Amino acid sequence: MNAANDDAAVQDAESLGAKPRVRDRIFDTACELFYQHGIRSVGVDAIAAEAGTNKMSFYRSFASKDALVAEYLRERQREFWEYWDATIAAHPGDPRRQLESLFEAHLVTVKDKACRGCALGNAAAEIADDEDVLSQMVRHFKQDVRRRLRKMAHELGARDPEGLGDALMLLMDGSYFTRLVFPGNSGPIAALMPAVRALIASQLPASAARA
Amino acid sequence: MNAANDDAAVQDAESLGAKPRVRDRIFDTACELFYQHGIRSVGVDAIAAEAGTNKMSFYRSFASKDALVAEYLRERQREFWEYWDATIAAHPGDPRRQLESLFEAHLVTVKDKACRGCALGNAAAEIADDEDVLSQMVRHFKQDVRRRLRKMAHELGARDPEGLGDALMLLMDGSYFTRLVFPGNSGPIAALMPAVRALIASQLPASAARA
DNA sequence: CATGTGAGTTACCGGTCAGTAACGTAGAGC
DNA sequence: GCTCTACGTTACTGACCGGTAACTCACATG
Repeated sequence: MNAANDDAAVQDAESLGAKPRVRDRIFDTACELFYQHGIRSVGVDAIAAEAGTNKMSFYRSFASKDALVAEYLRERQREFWEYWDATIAAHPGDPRRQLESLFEAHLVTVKDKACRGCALGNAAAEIADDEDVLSQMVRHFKQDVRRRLRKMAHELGARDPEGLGDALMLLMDGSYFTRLVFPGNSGPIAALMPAVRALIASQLPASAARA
Repeated sequence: MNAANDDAAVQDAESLGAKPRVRDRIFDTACELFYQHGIRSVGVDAIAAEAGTNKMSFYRSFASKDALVAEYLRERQREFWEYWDATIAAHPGDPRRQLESLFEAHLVTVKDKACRGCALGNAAAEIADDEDVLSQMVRHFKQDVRRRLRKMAHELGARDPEGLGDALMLLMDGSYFTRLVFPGNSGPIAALMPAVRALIASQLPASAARA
């Protein structure tokens, strides 16, 4: 039937400007529900109902629930790198500022009332099958995060760039994880920025330690 | 050994103090399966079969799956504090050594091939309902961890004990979380101990910073 | 007007899962 | 021998969930 927009090429909708309204509604509400209640807890019936439609219209837009989940994770990933790149671009040539404002932006999102941790990481905790396609997607994402943090630590001139990048990643994922349990900004994330600064300072020559 | 039948409401099979072998087998295999594959992914049929029995014997020993899950989380909690207290007790009056060996022990468990992160935290990611009894159990557990880390940072004489305790908790939970995705010790947990030491050092007077 | 398309509606299939009923049986202690 | 307890076995219910079939309607475009 409509095999044209199954996986890769979704050109018809975008090039024509005539957007399928139902598909977008379904996708948006699915992202919301998946993030808020977890992937396995949300059935396609619930998604369709919340989007004001029904299951058949769902399956006209998505090949399967798994396909929707994959698209959900891809979207969250896209948003993540979008805000990451924007934050980095605001301080060109200043890796220290880049790192600090990156974590400041991260702190803002993680303090948000609606934040429920890292969508990708939570999915990995839910799936718990390393061979699964979704788990591999999460793994590649986290590997990218790690690579880029290490790269920034290198540009910063850290004594041990890999170590600093990894340590910063521990802080980032730790703030995501604790956020699942501690409401709002009442949890250990209050200590995020001082810890980031202390770790950075400990990796720079004493002359450059305080900025 | 398992003297604690007092807490849960397991009235069906009257707890006369005799030790039912089947119950222990079921509980052990359930702990294993829950931790390895997640709580929601493991059905009571699978637990019973893996334990070499069947569903009816399961329900003679446990009131419900939720009751079993609660007991599973309680057990993991107990083990956690057991190894925590043992590690602390090995260095009485030396909070710095206590903290370092605590994190070294944590690193050993988290590097293990069979480690799949924090059982309690993973459960929170799976449940995703803050009002749930199990979520509250996890929250209380994490609050205890936070409290004790802060207390140790206080005993250490840190300039900002709350901040140091929280930062250490971010590292700990970050190592749990990244461990879900990076196999073995190939992930950012490699940077755990240097980060712990750097954070501690940054909170002590310069004279005591290097030990 | 004819036709194609996106979308709503109802009903259904097959599978899984938590939980229960009823019955059977081996052994231990009296 | 008798009974009590622990455990095994089969079969079942009810709910939920992913996915499909078949039909209908609104509407836009030619």
